[in-house]
Amino acid sequence: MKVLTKKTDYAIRALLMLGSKRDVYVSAKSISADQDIPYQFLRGLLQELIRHDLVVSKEGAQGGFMMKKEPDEIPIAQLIEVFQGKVQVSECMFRKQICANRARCVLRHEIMRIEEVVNREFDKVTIGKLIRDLDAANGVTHGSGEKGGS
Amino acid sequence: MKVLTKKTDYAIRALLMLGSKRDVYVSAKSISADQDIPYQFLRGLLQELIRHDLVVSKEGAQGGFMMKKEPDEIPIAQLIEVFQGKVQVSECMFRKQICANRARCVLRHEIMRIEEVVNREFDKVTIGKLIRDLDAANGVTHGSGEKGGS
DNA sequence: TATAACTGATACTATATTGATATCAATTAA
DNA sequence: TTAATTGATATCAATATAGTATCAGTTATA
Ligand code: FES
Ligand code: FES
Repeated sequence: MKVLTKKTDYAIRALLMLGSKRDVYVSAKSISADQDIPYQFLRGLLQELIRHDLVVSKEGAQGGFMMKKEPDEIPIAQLIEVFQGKVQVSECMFRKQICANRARCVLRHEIMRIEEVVNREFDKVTIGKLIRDLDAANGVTHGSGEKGGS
Repeated sequence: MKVLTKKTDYAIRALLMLGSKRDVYVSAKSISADQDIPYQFLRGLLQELIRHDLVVSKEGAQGGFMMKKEPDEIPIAQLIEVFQGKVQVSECMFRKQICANRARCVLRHEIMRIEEVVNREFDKVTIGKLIRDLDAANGVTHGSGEKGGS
């Protein structure tokens, strides 16, 4: 059971990049190259992020995409919701036996409890947190191999 | 995002029934009718449960299926694993940037932490627990409407 | 003003997964 | 003997996922 689809995965990685380079427009082309995400697929998903008010874009030469919200205000729970729909453990289990008195359905209750736990976890992890983790890891190990960028 | 597929859902409901009627063989036909599960689909899934040592069967007239393990020893985590594979949040996110030094990948670490939380929750809910919840609910409300069986 | 570098918007294709059905052989209680 | 049942496959349709292609519109800048 794979929780994150490629699309959500890619979106997180794209946002991680936009969140690192603030206040400049980053082109889909460069994100695609940098993060190894299929170009047109990325384009599509960026449009969805715009529609959901997470990023803004600028058309034309030197155009691109930029974060609209603070990275800390984007939990991956939201990205899952955008690309895969709200987390639901089961639509409605055990239909025939119990759904007559649905209000008291203990099974449903148990399932919903799990849903909350899962959602809470995905809410705790924000793009901002991931960026900081990433920076910290790079800073601490600051390792051998390639060091600075351009 | 739907966590449980129909197959897992059906399997839980089938096991709930087998767990309630201990020490008798219950036919696929009766489970199908009782739980409103497509007959052949159920047959297939019961075979999988046999292969995974969760139920046993008896062929021929008056044959059917019976629990092999204690209901309390079957967490729904195991059923998810059987029918949908082990829970994994993401195969390997953020590949290009960090997978060079995979051992220190903080992102992967975060993802794995969530995986553990999710698994722990699904481990806590066993078929046995669900049966008791169900019985308790029926006992407590013992309500208006249909009461006894045959 | 031409043009290259971009985004916006769709339409399309391929593949995998999910959900469901059909068939036939073998077994067994009655 | 036969009806009820499982064992084992094969097949199919619907949906979801992943990825590609195309064309129109926008904008910096040479
Ligand atoms: S499963 Fe539908 S209400 Fe309980
Ligand atoms: S994403 Fe692959 S190791 Fe971090």
